[in-house]
Amino acid sequence: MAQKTEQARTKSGAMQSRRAELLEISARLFAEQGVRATTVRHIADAAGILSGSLYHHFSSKEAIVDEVLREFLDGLFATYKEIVRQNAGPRDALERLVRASFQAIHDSRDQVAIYQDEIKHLQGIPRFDYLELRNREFRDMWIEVLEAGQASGAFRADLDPNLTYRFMRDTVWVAVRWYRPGGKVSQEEIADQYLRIVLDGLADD
Amino acid sequence: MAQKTEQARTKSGAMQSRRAELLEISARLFAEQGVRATTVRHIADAAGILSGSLYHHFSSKEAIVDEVLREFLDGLFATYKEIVRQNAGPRDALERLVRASFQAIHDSRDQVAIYQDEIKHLQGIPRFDYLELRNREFRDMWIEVLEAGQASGAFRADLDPNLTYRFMRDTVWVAVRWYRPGGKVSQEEIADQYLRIVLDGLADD
Amino acid sequence: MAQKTEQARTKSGAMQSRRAELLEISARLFAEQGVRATTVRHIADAAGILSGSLYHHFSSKEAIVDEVLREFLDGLFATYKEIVRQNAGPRDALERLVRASFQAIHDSRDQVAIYQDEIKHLQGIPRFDYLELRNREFRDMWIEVLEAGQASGAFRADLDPNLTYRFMRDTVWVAVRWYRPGGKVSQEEIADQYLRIVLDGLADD
Amino acid sequence: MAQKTEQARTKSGAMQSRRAELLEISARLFAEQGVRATTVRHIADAAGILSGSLYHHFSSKEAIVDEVLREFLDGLFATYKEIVRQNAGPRDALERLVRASFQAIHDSRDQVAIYQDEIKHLQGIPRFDYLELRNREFRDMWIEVLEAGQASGAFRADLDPNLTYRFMRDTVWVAVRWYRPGGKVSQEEIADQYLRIVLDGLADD
DNA sequence: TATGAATGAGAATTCATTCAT
DNA sequence: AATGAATGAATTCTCATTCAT
Repeated sequence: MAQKTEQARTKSGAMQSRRAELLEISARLFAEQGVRATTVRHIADAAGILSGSLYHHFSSKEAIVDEVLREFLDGLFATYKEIVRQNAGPRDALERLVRASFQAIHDSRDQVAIYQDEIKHLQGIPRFDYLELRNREFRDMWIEVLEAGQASGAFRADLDPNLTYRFMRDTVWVAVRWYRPGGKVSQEEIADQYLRIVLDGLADD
Repeated sequence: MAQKTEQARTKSGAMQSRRAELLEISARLFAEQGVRATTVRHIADAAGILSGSLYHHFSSKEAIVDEVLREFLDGLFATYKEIVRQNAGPRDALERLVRASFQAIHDSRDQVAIYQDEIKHLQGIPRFDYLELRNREFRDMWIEVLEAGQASGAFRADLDPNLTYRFMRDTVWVAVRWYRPGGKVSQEEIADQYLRIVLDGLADD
Repeated sequence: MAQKTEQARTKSGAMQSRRAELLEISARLFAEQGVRATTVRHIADAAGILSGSLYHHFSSKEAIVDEVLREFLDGLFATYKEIVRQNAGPRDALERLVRASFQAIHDSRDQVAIYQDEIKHLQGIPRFDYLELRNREFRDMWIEVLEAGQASGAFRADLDPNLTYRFMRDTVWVAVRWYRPGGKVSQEEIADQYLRIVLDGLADD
Repeated sequence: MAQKTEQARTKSGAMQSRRAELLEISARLFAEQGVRATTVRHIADAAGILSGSLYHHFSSKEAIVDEVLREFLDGLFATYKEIVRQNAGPRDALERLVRASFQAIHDSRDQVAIYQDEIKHLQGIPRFDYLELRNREFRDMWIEVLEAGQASGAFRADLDPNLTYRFMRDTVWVAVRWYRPGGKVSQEEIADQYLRIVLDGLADD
């Protein structure tokens, strides 16, 4: 969006914005129909060009997926890293990680959906090795927070941190399947309720 | 099951078992690689026949997916229905629904994985209308239990039942992505921890 | 039809009637959908058996077509031959050829339709060489009658017999496309009208 | 035709001519071997490209058949319409309809043959509904002429117009089966003889 | 940057036919 | 005579990619 203000200033600027536009279109289609089911012709049609012309911007369909995911994960990593760096205490940190994740679902629905739907099938392709790398980094940050919380007494000690991490991660990301921006429930409210359940439980005690 | 006794291994028994075998193979490949990425040749190769021969048993690839999912969902529906019918009180019912779901993940990993991965892309295909039907039935059962629990004071009243239902459903089913039968943590232990978090919360209070 | 009276007398009698039944079913399907579009499974389904079982009766699909056509053409040849043999004068002979043809359309609609639709694509297959043979025999008989009529002054002499033959032949046989037995117009009435048009034009008056 | 002038052989002209070329090749093969028996590979081979490349130009084999027939029928309709519009009297009109039809056989042999051979099997496919529509329009024009002729005394009144129409239509079109352009008998001579037979029979004399 | 024509590998599906039982 | 499972070749169609213009 931001780059559209300076859109046609220079040749490279124009190209940049065209790239960004094509990535956005691709991401939307990938999220809606799945990467495999989205043909380069779908993308080209949506962009108003012929499929062959896409190859002036990207070297392959895979490269488009790559760029979409890489950009998204780099941004998310920076966000998470900043939260952990601030070191605000385990409970606060956990809350912020959750809220940041729901924010990402809100801001980058397509990218989150693609990540969720495709990671299983992208694992093992060398080009996408960074997915597992990022995965590990994310996991380490969550577990760091969870273990710090168990050590400090903020979180119950009878839970396996690894299992709890998976629970948290899945709980949050899977919401992309039904969350609709602009719907009845805002992403902040969803985050609130999720945190209430996760931190305090369903049981009325 | 019944037809697997010696006496029943007659003509129709043999046919049944061949179909069942092919469905099992298909389910495994669909779960591993995705429906789209699994070609009928993959399935046929894994079954030791030629791809054309599959069409002696099933009318199309879609029909195989259909049969795999339909069988699974019918079984799950019966299980859920029985739990709700027993009317053991909201908290017990919720616990049993969760445990039954983890049991399904254990018993029918492939089917659950297929369901999770493909439902988004199967929605809207008339042949798979029953997916949404079952979805609604499942939701109604969960929400019935959750609302009964809020009414009886077993569950906190400050949570939106719909949101809570989604939370429960998603967190349970998404576990199929990483659960491995025969791994370090049994499905019963996972269910235990999940229930502890969900019912009592992460916070140490 | 006739053989159905003695249908199950002997084993070979039963087989004969089964063959006849299968030929009848095949002819109907071939006529309705075309030979190519009719699969052996269609035939088998219509006969209430499995497609493989057809091969106990016929060595191939082609053999079925062959038998259907050969039987029909042999019968028609005998009919034509008898008309020409009676030597009742050119105009009478022509009339009888036309009437016999409409009778054949009435009695053997399926066979006539198959012949009309498929002859073009069967020409050149050695097994069906007899089609061209019969064709030539039919043509020779018609032309014999036509030329006799021109010689005797019964028919106008300013028309090319070959062209006239084709005109007559086409005129008659193509009616199979729309003639429905039991419909408003009987095959005798159609023959009458056709003859009136054709003869009063052909006749030297 | 127009675009074949030098100036018009630009982009769209080239594309037009490529499409037209492929349609011509397809029509020839369809007419020779039947639509069903003509594979897209046959067409592609004859065009010197790979079969998949055909789909750059047409969305399916059916679409090719469609385009071939639609173009032909639209042209024929315009020709017939013009003849009827000129209102030259029934006998003249009939003569012109016959001559126009033989001209169509001469100019568009392949298309007429395809129409004759395939209409039976295309009826009922929604995409080809226009075939029946055109059929009705053609019939109405012929019958209009025939009835006007009976009313004016130009044609005998003792013949059923409907039956007579079928007679005319069938005898004319079926000639495509044996007419060879450049053969011994020109299409004008054939039309002459056909008209002599038909009219001197129809004429009220 | 874009077009338009083509490639080539592979997808699902069809179908006549075979054969052990 | 019939079944049921399979074959194997062919068919229509898809789609990422290339490349001359």
